[in-house]
Amino acid sequence: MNILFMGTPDFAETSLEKLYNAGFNIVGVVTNPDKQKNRGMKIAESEVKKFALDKNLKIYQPEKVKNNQEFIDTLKEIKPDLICVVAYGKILPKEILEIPKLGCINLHASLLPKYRGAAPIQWSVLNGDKVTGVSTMYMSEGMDEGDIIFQERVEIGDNETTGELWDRLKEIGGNLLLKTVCEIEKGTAPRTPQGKYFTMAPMLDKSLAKIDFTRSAESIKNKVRGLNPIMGAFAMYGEKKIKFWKVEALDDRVASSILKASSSDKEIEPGKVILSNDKVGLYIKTGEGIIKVLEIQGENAKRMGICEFLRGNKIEEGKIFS
RNA sequence: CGCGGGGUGGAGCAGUUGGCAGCUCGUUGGGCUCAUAACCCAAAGGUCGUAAGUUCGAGUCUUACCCCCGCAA
Repeated sequence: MNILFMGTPDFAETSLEKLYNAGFNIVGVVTNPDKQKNRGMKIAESEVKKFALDKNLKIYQPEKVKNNQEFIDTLKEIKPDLICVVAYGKILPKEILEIPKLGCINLHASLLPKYRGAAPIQWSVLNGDKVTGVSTMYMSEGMDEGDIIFQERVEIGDNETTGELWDRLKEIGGNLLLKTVCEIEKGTAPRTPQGKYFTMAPMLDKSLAKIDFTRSAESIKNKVRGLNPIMGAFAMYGEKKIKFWKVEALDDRVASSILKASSSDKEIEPGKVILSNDKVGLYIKTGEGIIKVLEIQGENAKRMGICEFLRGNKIEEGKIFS
């Protein structure tokens, strides 16, 4: 079977690799154009492109796919039996969806119809979900609205970060995609329309990254792990922007007994530093409960464990994070 | 030529107008015997990123180079 693969980041690369290793004929790889990025604005190739170069696969990098007649004509000449799309980053127009005789399929990192959109993994962690999953579907013109082929549930660990879940889902998702392609080849792939009720997982906005200490310790923990390692949740300590990479949520009773904090003082402001030293770490009051900071990053610095950080950067007890 | 920060004992950092290389932690040895987030005493451990320059004297000022990092995309 001739497969055209479309995808860009490492999440897609894993799927491509699995299809390639399974012996499918990859007739072409479509990925986003190389972009200038990082320090010095160096040109970076996508993970999918790197793999394709390594395996000598034919690479296509159109700026846009919509109303791009030249690209559409190229695809028609290739005559793929199936197009597999994983995290490509562009919406495919009808003209392209109609090209392959077996259709276009997509791997999406959620249990559709939940979390349609660009950032399903991030939102599942941010929302503190216990379970998420991966889905394969036949693509339609709408955003992640196509008929579902297969789904697989995946449990989310209490302290799992977006990055960790991402890495697990790309493996599980890649295997599901492989299974899907095999079933399609045999003509035994199921097809189930999505229900009416769906939720969206839009791209993350930077304004999300600010920590609101009036929220509960649990919700702050979810924000921190949900944004790790995408952008990192931050708070201000005086003029300095401090990023939090890993925190633990303690409920008030546990915290106060551990900290010997005076239980009579119930009006501690959210954001106040309760305890800070390089032996036991950093504890901050929240709207509900206390967070224990485990991994942190100062301005212009790299991430480090809390004890290391506190040795050289003084965080004073009683000061407020905002 | 995107913007910016930085290289100082093992770790994280300070080092003012150039004038004896410091802090916290760790490590090692000893003491004390549960104040445990232990404590007390002592010791080891540095060509201050590299090269050149200015100077009586450079961690500090000048120039070049190497390396690391953050932001933004």
